[in-house]
Amino acid sequence: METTGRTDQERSADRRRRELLEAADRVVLRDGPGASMNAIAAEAGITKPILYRHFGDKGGLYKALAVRHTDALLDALRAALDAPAERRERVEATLDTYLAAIEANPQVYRFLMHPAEGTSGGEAGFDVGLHSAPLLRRLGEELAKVIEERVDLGPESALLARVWGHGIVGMMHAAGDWWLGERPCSRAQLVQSLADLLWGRLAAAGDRVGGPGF
Amino acid sequence: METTGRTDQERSADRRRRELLEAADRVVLRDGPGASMNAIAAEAGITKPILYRHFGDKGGLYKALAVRHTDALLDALRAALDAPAERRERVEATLDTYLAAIEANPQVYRFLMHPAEGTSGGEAGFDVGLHSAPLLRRLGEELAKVIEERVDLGPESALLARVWGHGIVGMMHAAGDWWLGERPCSRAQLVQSLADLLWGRLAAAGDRVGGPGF
DNA sequence: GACTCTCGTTACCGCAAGTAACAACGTTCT
DNA sequence: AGAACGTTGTTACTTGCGGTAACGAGAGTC
Repeated sequence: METTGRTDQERSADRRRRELLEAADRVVLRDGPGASMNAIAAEAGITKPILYRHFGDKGGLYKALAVRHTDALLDALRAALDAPAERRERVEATLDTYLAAIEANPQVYRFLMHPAEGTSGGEAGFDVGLHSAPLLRRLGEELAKVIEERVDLGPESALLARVWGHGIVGMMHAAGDWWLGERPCSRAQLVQSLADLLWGRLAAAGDRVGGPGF
Repeated sequence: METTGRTDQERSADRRRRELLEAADRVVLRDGPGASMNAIAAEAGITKPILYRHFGDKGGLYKALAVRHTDALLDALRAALDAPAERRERVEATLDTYLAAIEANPQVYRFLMHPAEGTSGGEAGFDVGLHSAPLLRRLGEELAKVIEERVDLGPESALLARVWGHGIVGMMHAAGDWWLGERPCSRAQLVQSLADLLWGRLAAAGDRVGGPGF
């Protein structure tokens, strides 16, 4: 079996691809997601058409970058999720892992979540991509106000209300987005499920047979 | 006092602005957020520079559009939030209002939340803006798997686990995003607050004095 | 009648995505 | 050896969009 022939090419192609991705990573993390293909090519020491041969179009390149980082984050989260501990501990470990990741590398996070913002320079380049944030932020703050006004949360109520406000809005948003795409159930059912979650059913539910549950 | 002089102009300018916004709305909802300024101008029956005189740049126009829709949605939500009822009922009403809104007008929703996707045509135009969704979706599905494996949720567990998976991920995401921007507390504190929320503290907390709480 | 101010136009610049056509080099087949 | 070929790279181009400058035409004002 001719192991070398095609394999060599594939290996070299893969290596090249990895090199290009790393260069792209550097540029994107430095210049923000608005980085031009020319800039990325220059950083990699080559010219545009090669990038296009490897990744098809700019979307392909960005997708490849996103997959890389997403995979890395997912691995870390799976580890936290699979650690041997009680449910609450796991939940906290997972939350902490996620938050630590975005805290440790905000650049990567911003690229994955808020593309088209421009990392350096003023807020000059508006462009699309940051309209969602304002809406969710406004909703979160609004809800925080209502919570703090109406629910007795003891000390630190101001902070807690804001955390919850943004958290609940995020929950609603993500679940709604997923639901809108897949339509896995009726609206009423979704509302019930989410309200149940908020009502502590996660804390109250028993473990499945065979070890500590999530 | 010369009431008419300047007021007339302002009124006509405002009316023009509203007309332009409505035209832009039509185009954006039809062609997706990738709609060009030329197309919007054409729909409004005029040419580009006028748009620029009114909105500064494309970001300004989009911002104006976003604010319009955001305000409308916020009003509806405030109404649900302020209705006289018990806390759980309010929560459900608010969730339902939000979901009904995005269900009734997915185009608007997609514009606000997932700009740069292209509404019609295949998934050809990748462009930036939809990298976040894959990550959050993957996280949500992953979490759903773990939940269903490990937590006993009774009947409909598959559906419930997915709703919760996406919901919890969304909560984590939104809270993390807000926290990363404002740094209102330590990471540990945020983790605690979110875990508390998930652990049913919202259900358990007492009302504040003076009426039914959120 | 000249002045100016707003609304509108055409024609342009710059820049980035994406592509076509071509040049050099190692492989392989005859 | 030498010809055909695929890979790797280039330069130079097209297309399209955001944004702007410069100009034109009415309507009110001194």
